[in-house]
Amino acid sequence: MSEKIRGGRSRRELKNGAGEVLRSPCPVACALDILGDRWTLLVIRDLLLGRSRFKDFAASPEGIPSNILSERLGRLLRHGLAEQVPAEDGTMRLGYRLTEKGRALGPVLRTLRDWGLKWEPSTEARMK
Amino acid sequence: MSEKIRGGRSRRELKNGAGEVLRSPCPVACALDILGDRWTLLVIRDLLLGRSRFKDFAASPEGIPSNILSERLGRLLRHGLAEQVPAEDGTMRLGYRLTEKGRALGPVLRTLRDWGLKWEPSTEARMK
DNA sequence: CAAATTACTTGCAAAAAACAAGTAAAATGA
DNA sequence: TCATTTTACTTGTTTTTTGCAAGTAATTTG
Repeated sequence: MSEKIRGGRSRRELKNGAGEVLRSPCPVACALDILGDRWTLLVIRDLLLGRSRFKDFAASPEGIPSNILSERLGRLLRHGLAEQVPAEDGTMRLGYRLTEKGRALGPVLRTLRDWGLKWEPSTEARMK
Repeated sequence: MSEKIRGGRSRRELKNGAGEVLRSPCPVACALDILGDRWTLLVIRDLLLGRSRFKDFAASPEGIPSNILSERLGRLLRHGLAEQVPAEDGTMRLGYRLTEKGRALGPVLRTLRDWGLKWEPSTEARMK
């Protein structure tokens, strides 16, 4: 249950909300264990824009591969950033929706967007 | 110089500041092309905390592998987020320092940190 | 000047991502 | 109603990235 680290001290092995081992107690490192890849924050961007269906995410201009999208949606569910809900169009299909924890990433997405707009040429925003 | 996309329309192939092809004109996608992995933002965190030497980044508790650190520092230089400067301790060694473009990621790191602190248990901040 | 430190590079195995194709359930249309 | 299409994935394969272990050359320290 405890692990030796350099010097002979021991520490409790830290876990995140999904029970995975953390690299460190740093909140940035912990956030990146969930969000740190080229696709996850784009799916969250789409969810913040009101998109909710697999096909909607797949239709975004970046062209996420379907197996990656599938894996990322599962990860968002596991970590409690999103949940599944019946689609609003009266069909039997399911959609995805951000939880409060997921919606709380709004400020992160907005600061990232603002940075991109200011510092990378030829980008343009569609998010408020 | 132009590329066919679905429907026969063509578009200019977009590039970022380092001349790499963009997945889309979205500023978030463009930012993630540079920052979207498990390590880059941790190096920027360390730079924002005032660390400047290879060994300082390598000593962070997350334990970044040295070849990954090397590659990421090169990427930060290529994209103009960091620059090399003589170390302040009078030795012949070089250190790294954020440029204005790199320092402009401060708000992104702070919102990420705040999200981690609020939503992931057992994390604690060392960044102001 | 010998030993240690620093800042990397190289080689390799494992994991993840990309690409292509397939599938089963649900929806649509004739 | 029943064949066709769409949706939401899964499976298999190739390519790329990651992580670890070691090595190395240029400093720096004792």
